[in-house]
Amino acid sequence: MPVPKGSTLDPERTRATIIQAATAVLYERGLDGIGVAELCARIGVSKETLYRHFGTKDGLVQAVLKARSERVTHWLVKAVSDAGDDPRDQLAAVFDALQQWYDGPLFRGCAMLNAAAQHHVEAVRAITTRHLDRYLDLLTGIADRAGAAQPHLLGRQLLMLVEGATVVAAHHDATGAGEHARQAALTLLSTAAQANPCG
Amino acid sequence: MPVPKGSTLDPERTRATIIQAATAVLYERGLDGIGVAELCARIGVSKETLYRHFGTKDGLVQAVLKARSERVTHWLVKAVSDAGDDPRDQLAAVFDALQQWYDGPLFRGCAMLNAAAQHHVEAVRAITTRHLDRYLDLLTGIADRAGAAQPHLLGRQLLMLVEGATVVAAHHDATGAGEHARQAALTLLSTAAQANPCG
DNA sequence: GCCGAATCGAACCCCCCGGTACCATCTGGG
DNA sequence: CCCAGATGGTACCGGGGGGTTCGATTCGGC
Repeated sequence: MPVPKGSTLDPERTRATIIQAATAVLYERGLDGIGVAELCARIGVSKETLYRHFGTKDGLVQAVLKARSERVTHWLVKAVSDAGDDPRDQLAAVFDALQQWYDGPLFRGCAMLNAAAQHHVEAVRAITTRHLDRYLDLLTGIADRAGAAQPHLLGRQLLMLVEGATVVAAHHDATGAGEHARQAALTLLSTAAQANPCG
Repeated sequence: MPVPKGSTLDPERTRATIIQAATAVLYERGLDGIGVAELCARIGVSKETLYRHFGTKDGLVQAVLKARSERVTHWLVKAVSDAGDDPRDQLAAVFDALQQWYDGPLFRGCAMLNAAAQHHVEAVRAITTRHLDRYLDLLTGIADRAGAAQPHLLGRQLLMLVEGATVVAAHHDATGAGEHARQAALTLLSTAAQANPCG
């Protein structure tokens, strides 16, 4: 029975639904860990619909990754802005948010990094790079407001802590990874702020 | 022409050759980015030989990853032991070695992480976890010798910096990633040593 | 009410995947 | 010198991959 009787015929909503459902499945199984047929069955959509919206499996993957990158970034930005005006509190909020993520049952590492790790398509790697750019902007902003001597340097070091904590949590042990990284980040922040002659 | 005329019939050497050649190809192309047929052609070995030695593509992958993990670990351990007795010099040596790696034309991130990112086989993920364990041992040892108040905590934070630097170098910008991480690591080391009442 | 757009379901396409089987050929130890 | 074992080469297999097509059906705007 094509087009279920009670369904709403709305391409944009369909597209959004596909992205949302595909995000979860592709994250859990891996980009190459599930075929388009099974993917469609899980999502509850026909292959023709999927290909009409995204053209290619790779097109779907890119749409999924872009959406996820934006969602995650906004989530972190909100955590920062909810933490008040103190840059130290803002930085701590980042790692607290990350720890929440690590502790979830569905945590499987950073989806963008996972994708870039094995999916050798330039467009996918570009999405990952842009994702890291966004993180870097956020962290550099905190470093700047904290009066760090070299905010760009500190921002980069904080980015390494964020990504390192995520990697360790995903592939080694998630217990306290966020807290431990947070402590290290605050130490770096203090040191960089103290060293600033203009602070 | 089976068995080329001048060849040496030595199973162990054949196995080692396959692992060595496959390591490079699988790292460059990704585990799922190349089929067994093309892989064999690149390595210069027949499928039957490969399957006799490793049973499965996955068996080959695991053998490759184990060998690589051990090689890389020994390489880092040597860099540390070549750096003298000062823990600070030893820690700096780790990140200098990493920067050398990042600057190479073949750098594509940590092979073990790449594998675990999308290859959802328990055995592969176990190899990655063990790999991180080895790194952690190395770094915790340095933290301990440096008189850190909590060497296990500092070791873990250093591990995050190592992995974070590798991720950033692979997917964002390799320029100076090792140096920046090294500076952060030395800051953490100093702070942890100063904080130790028994230091 | 009608017609185009959206969707489903299923069949179909070609290709390549991992893995097996067979045989000719060469090596190496006895 | 001879035989077991290692290897190359090739053909083959079943399965599943991504992607296309088509007809039936329903929705939505006009």
